[in-house]
Amino acid sequence: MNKFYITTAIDYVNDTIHIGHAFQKIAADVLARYNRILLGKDNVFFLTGTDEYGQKAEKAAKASGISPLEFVRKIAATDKEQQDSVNISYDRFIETTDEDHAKVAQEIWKRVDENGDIYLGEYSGLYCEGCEAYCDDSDLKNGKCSFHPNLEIKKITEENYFFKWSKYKDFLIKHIKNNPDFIFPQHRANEMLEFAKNIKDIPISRSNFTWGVPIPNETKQVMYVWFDALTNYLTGVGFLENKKLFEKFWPADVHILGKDNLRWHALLWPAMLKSANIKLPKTILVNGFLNLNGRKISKSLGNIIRPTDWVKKYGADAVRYYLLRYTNLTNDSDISEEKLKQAYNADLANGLGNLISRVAKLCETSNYRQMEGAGKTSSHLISVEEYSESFSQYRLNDALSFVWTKITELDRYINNEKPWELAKQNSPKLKTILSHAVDQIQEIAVLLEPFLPETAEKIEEQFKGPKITSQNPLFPRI
RNA sequence: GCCAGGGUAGCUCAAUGGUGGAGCACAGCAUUCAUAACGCUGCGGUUGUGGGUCCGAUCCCCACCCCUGGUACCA
Repeated sequence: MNKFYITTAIDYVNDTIHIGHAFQKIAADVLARYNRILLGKDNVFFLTGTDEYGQKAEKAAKASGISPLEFVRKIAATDKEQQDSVNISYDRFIETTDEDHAKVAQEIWKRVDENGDIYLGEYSGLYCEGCEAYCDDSDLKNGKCSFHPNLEIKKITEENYFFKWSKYKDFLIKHIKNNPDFIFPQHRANEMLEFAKNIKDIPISRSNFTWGVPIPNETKQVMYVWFDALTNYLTGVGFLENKKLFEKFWPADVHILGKDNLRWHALLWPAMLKSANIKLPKTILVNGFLNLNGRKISKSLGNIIRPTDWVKKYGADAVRYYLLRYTNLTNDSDISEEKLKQAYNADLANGLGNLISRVAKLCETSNYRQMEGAGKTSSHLISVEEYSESFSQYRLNDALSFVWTKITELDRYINNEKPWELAKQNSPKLKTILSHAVDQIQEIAVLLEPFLPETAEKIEEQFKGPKITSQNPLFPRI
């Protein structure tokens, strides 16, 4: 494999993204940056963005008295600002209202239709506007939707277009079983296999609102949001408008998404692609959710933290570090600002930052000159076994642990060799000790590049030689 | 209810059928090149409960309790 195409979930624009969404974007960003080092910048494409159609967006726009387009674009801009604050290095930030996107969604609709997988049917049921979906009897409590008990359930009969999802049931089950890497982690695949047994056709059009992608040769209905949203992964790499780009990067190597979106990505999306005769993505990587101080992060609990809230106080790299070091990507994890501070002081200030300071100072006062070494290349360094093994299992916390053992080892080495005493004695050994230390720091910097891009760059700049000077602390203690 | 994963030190998490490990936090020692930082030492646990198999169980088996996730809205 000599290219890497990674996508994140595109976030729905009913509200600006919070720290939990950022967790996923940061993980994706680390994978993208890691692969850029391995494969070269031009061979990686990283897509993220926003999902902007649908009834909820339409209603929210009405409530704030502006047009849907104006509304969703406004929220999307704030999402982008949040992502930028933690240095998400996307190659494209797609919005589903972008001009090229509707064409792609329509093209997929056409292909699926031509393949005989779309039919007009009647759907009748109890509709919840909060869910934008029909409710099963099992969802109801006292005649109301259990998720939106303050909304009225409406009995609706509508004529909808249906997708023959059930036709792909056997194909999907077989594909999941034959491709153990298709859904990661494994237990999520088991969930999907359970669900797949009961796949029924689903309505993929809506007639009770108009804020959606128009359906080809149809004026009364618009596309169901998931049908158009999923196709963003094709639009993002130029499905219709840039054949060369598309052929280079499709199929996607990793779709990372929250566990709530799994079904659509693991079962609906592959069925759509199969129907349209397009290759399937390689891996669906499912991330867990973050809890804050043991509680769900939610608007109604009023405990929403946005990336910028913490970035302002601790810096982007500290937020990135904490979120990836002390969580498990594929499980739910609990985070708190208190623990972020602890990690900041213990690992970034006392650990990494202090090590950089002491080595820089030693080099400066002893007038050490770093030789232009025929050093190892970044892609070589980053292929060190423990580190790359962690990446292949998506254990980003372990990859960071590995880097920190290197930091501890170098601290210990310096304590043992006592270069400050060698300096006083004018010992010729000093040069060797410092040379090793600087080598190690350069190595550490490369390993940090995917995780702490700003910090890694500063370290590389400071230690590139030939003269190495003392600088302000990278992470002042808090 | 059903399905899946888990319960190990105050916290985060490793490990193994043969006298329980790491990091953080805390305490002491030592030290000054460094951000009152680094290093060393120590404190800290009947490995959820009860039973079983075994010479021996934290690990395997059974039952139970608790937590998390999934069970056609949702990062």
